[in-house]
Amino acid sequence: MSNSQATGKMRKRALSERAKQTRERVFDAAETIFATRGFDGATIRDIAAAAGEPVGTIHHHGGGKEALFNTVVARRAETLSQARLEALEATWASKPMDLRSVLSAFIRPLFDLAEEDPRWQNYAKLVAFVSVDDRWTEIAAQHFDPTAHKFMEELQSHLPKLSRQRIAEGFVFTVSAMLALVTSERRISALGGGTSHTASVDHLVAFCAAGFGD
Amino acid sequence: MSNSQATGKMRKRALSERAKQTRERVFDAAETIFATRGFDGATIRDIAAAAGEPVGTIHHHGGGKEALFNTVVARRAETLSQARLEALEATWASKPMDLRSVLSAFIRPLFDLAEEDPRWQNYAKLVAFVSVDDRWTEIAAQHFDPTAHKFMEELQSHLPKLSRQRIAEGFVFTVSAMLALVTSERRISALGGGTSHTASVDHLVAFCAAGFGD
DNA sequence: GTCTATATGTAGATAGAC
DNA sequence: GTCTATCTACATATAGAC
Repeated sequence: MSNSQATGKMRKRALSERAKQTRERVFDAAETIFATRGFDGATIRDIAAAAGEPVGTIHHHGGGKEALFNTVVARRAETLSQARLEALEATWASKPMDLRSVLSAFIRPLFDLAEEDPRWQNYAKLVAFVSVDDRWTEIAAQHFDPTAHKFMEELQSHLPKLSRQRIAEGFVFTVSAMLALVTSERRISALGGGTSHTASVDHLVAFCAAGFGD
Repeated sequence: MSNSQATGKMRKRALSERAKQTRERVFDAAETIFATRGFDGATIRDIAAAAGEPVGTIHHHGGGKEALFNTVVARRAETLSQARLEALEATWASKPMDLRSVLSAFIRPLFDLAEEDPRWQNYAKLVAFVSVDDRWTEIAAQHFDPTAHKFMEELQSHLPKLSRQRIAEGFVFTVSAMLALVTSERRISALGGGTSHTASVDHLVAFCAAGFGD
């Protein structure tokens, strides 16, 4: 604990470029494996193989399997929340300021990010695993509840007649449908034969907006 | 393989009452544990403890972990599909024959069954785990696709203007929202403060019907 | 069919050389 | 920080007594 260097984010010490690259490779590999097999189905050895690193390195950077999982979930949560809130603020400037814009501000950022960096697709699948397992409700709430509440307030102001419970229900339906679109794109194609990807996001926004009563 | 008795369902041999009860206890316990922790998070020992049976008995009746998982998923699938198709046929007799009735016929049976037997709630959580993990897409398709296609045809006939892809999208959104309502009832309460359970199912049907454009 | 004891593999984690 | 070798625990599965 001696000789610690004060960095902007209060991290332990300054990491070399090489070390930082290794960290990122470890986290990216963990993200992929966790997203594919879930927490229990993933093994440190799988992650090590995917990262092209020895097993010990995964523990060194990850600090144990559960800590690694937490880190990987947390890593992109802040970026995603920021993007959503910025998109929400942008709607305040726009004229119509309708329900669709609010839902779009919540839904679109994830797909926009996924388009420019496919690792966001893995992240979304990981979040889907998190959302289905009671064991991770704590960390899900920690990372996503603040933004959820902001959007629910916004929805409430657009739909003053709806009870808080109905807003909450609709919001949960919306989130689950969004995750389903990410994780089941292949299944949708299999069922429907269609192909257009970006159009589906429009359809999702329209579906949920209509569901809320717009 | 000798001395096999031909039963209605081509099962191996006639089982004693005692044995059948043990089987059911094993499957119920497996259902609960798999629904709580997923396939990889569950252990045969957990299941044995929950069933009040020794570890060997789980293997004897289950035939290995993966076979047991398959059996447990399959066990209630037929009942659920039957209930859904019967509910769908019942709507053909009714006058208005609207989109809501079709969606209701798909959604309601699960909640009706869960109300009279809480083990259906576990089953729904298990299906949620199945739906999120690519590893189980085969068995999900095997058990649920035939009914899914029937309902999609019915939806298509009510919404002739929509493309097959949009029907498929809306159906996936609907299924995910339905599973979210089962698995996130607590979360919805936490977010919204509300309580009424049966009302939520009405809200879900309304949400999806509106989403489809009704 | 039921239960005990055990075989075998592989998981997460760590100690210590480099 | 990186990597090898190893410790310990617990998983699935089975063999065989009852």
